[in-house]
Amino acid sequence: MNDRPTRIPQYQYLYESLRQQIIRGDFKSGDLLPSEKDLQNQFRLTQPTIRQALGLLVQDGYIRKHQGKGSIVQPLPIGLGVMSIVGRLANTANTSRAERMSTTILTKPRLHSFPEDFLFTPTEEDTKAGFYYLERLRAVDEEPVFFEKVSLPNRYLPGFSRQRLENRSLFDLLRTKYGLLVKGGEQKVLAVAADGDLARQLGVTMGSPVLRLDKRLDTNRPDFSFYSSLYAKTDRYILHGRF
Amino acid sequence: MNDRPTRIPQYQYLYESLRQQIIRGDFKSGDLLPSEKDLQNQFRLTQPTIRQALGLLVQDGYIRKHQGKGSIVQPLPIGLGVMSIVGRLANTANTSRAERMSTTILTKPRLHSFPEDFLFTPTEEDTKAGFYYLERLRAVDEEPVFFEKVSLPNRYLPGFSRQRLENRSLFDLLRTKYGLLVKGGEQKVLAVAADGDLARQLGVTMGSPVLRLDKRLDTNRPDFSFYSSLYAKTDRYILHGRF
DNA sequence: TGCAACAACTTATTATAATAAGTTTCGGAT
DNA sequence: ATCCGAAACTTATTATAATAAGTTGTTGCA
Repeated sequence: MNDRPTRIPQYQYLYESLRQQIIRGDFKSGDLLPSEKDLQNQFRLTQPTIRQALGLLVQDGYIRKHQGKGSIVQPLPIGLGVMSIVGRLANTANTSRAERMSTTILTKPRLHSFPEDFLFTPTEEDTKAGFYYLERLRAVDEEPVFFEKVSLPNRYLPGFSRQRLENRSLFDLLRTKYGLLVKGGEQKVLAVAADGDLARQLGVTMGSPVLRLDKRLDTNRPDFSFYSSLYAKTDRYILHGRF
Repeated sequence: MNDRPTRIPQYQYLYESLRQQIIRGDFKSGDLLPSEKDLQNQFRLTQPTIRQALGLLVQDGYIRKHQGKGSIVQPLPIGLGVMSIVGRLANTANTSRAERMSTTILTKPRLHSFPEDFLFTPTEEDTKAGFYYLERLRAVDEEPVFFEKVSLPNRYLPGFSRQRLENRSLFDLLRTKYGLLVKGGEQKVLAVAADGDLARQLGVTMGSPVLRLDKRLDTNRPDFSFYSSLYAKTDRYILHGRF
């Protein structure tokens, strides 16, 4: 019996709530989350609902569950998302926070047709409406690591080109401003040789191997998906994910 | 009230059952799976149990669910697993079956210490027990695509070195012979330049970009994880996954 | 002191039920 | 013939309940 709009499911609300508490540091790495029974009492929800939210946290790598023991908070990787960066060598000393990562917008969001070399094909409706296109360069400790091209369909996004994206997760913006939650998607991974432009952006020599990760990201709105093409320099930082 | 051992959960049994029917072709791409209500009656299970099994099928990319419509069977990618190969260009005409893919064992399973250049670190217990180590080369249409190194802890695997792995999924062997189900894991992805040995195995020139995917695969037995290091030539086939 | 059994916790699995919401179909009114 | 709307389907979400099984800590006995 909350006065929140009933449109967002309880388990998503709980997921976000716990997720924020982990990110803010209320729960630190190694902590035990409140038991499912405690969460039931605290949020007035039942066990399956609690479990669905905790299942999402497991899937995204925030916690790890152990039968008879509890839900253990995992260390936060640098950069939060489906795949994130992690230091290549030392698996230890990973307590570093996301503050070391900075984002630079190379091209402000502008309307554009769908890029030709993407590995996914958008729907006809999206193609007709056109896309917001932007390029971002992400760096860890001033060293460029990611070069990303993003295409978002020109629908449901009023005033998007006026949004500031510096040092802010695109996911968070879509969630907080437009109520769009990424619920899944499809990805294709390959290794390519850096061409001149890419080599300059990432600061590598031409022809050196670069990771390319293309994604289609599906949201809670069935007819809204957007696309990302990511180029990663993986000599010091590599892509990391759970499944 | 089945006479099956109650140790494997109903939702896993149902998942496997439906999965096999999809792989065998009983359900083809584009088909609608029986409705949740039909499955309830057929398997004498309740909706949440059905939904849990269908959720796994969605996660693994076998089906796609649409509210008010049903569960639609997706085209089978070549190679089944957490990440699979898919043709690089044509998204169409993907009705090809797994028969085009062949597997060659380069080194038979033998006991070995844990490889040094792996990106994961095994537990102390596993290190002491030693590992089965094997190398596989996977090809599509006679063209080598994957070169994979696998390390399995020398525990719970009696007679493993006598098993035949040609043209058979390692996952299937572990599941059917040893009751081990892969339930999740962790992966690290990077792009590397092919050295002499790798270039020869995959048939590429030295220094050309190759995808490297290291995985730790966790099973239903909490103390049993194994490790895979995969090198992929991604000029014609690329790695594909859902999330 | 050391250990085994037990109690009290935890998560895991499954069942049953009710309501909400999206999709398709079909019939009637225009 | 076309359009609109209700009915009949579908999946989505949440609630409640019971039992199983793993973990931890404690208690009491040897």
